[in-house]
Amino acid sequence: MLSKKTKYGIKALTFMARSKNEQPVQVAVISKSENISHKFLESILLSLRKAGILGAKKGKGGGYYLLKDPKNILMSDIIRLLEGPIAMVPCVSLNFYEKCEDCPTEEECSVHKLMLEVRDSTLKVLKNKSLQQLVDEL
Amino acid sequence: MLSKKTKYGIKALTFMARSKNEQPVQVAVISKSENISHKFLESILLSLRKAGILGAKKGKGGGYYLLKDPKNILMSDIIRLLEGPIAMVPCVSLNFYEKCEDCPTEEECSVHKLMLEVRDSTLKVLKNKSLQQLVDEL
DNA sequence: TGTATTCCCTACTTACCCGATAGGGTTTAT
DNA sequence: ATAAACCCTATCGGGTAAGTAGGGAATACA
Repeated sequence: MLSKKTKYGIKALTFMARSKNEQPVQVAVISKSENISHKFLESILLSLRKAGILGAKKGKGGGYYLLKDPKNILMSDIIRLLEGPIAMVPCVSLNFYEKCEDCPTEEECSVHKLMLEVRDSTLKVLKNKSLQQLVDEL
Repeated sequence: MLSKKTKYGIKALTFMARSKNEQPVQVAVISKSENISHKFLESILLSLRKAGILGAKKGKGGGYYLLKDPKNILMSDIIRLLEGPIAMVPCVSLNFYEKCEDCPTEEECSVHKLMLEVRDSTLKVLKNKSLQQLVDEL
């Protein structure tokens, strides 16, 4: 299940990509438009900034803005950042790998093989989907 | 993230499908072989029985057994049963649909569209994967 | 008929984490 | 100076996953 954090994050990014003013967008503006708790959204955008996706400007007229072209912001990266692993099981995760405690070897595990396929198919979708595409499809 | 419940359930089913003796398999046997808490596994197999996937026989020599041909047991069904929705967001779930509180309309939501694609690709894998296939691939 | 075996059922516990809130601090434009 | 905006840390309530506990009910077999 996708967390609200990730969901809100993507919605906020979409919002920012749409308002092509090159002007910073305030948290309050997004929060109202998208029905997201102001403080919660603030913490999400903050982590996107720390990750280098967003830039921020303080003071009056400040706000957040995209640091990269929406074409180059991939959903796989955003989700990994906000949600964590894309894989449904740590033992098939590319970026957050962890060995299972119960399985002696991964080759003998039916779940492992199954989840490997699921991960690949999910990744195929997310890697080929940029923020720009999300905007275009609206 | 896949719950242990689902993971254990699939592993147990795989175990049963492999031991083609047509004999009931005791919880204790699976639990030891697969390193799963006995009591926890018990509750999982119980729910698989209530769902009509497994049959059970009490008393000495009893245990659980598959009620259907492994070829006809689809992973999509098992996961829905043990895990719940396959979709990452309730608003794109086929079997567990729920409207989002924040979105006025789903057509305007970028997350909705994205997760629709993810769901479809995941479902494609899971619907085309039977328990028998899991066994064959080991 | 008695006993061991095995599944059946309910309740509880523990730990963790999501989502949100609180309360300021810091920087900037005017 | 002042108001606007982001920055940062701490905290909290509620829900849920994972496992534990304890016994009940049916069955095989001697």
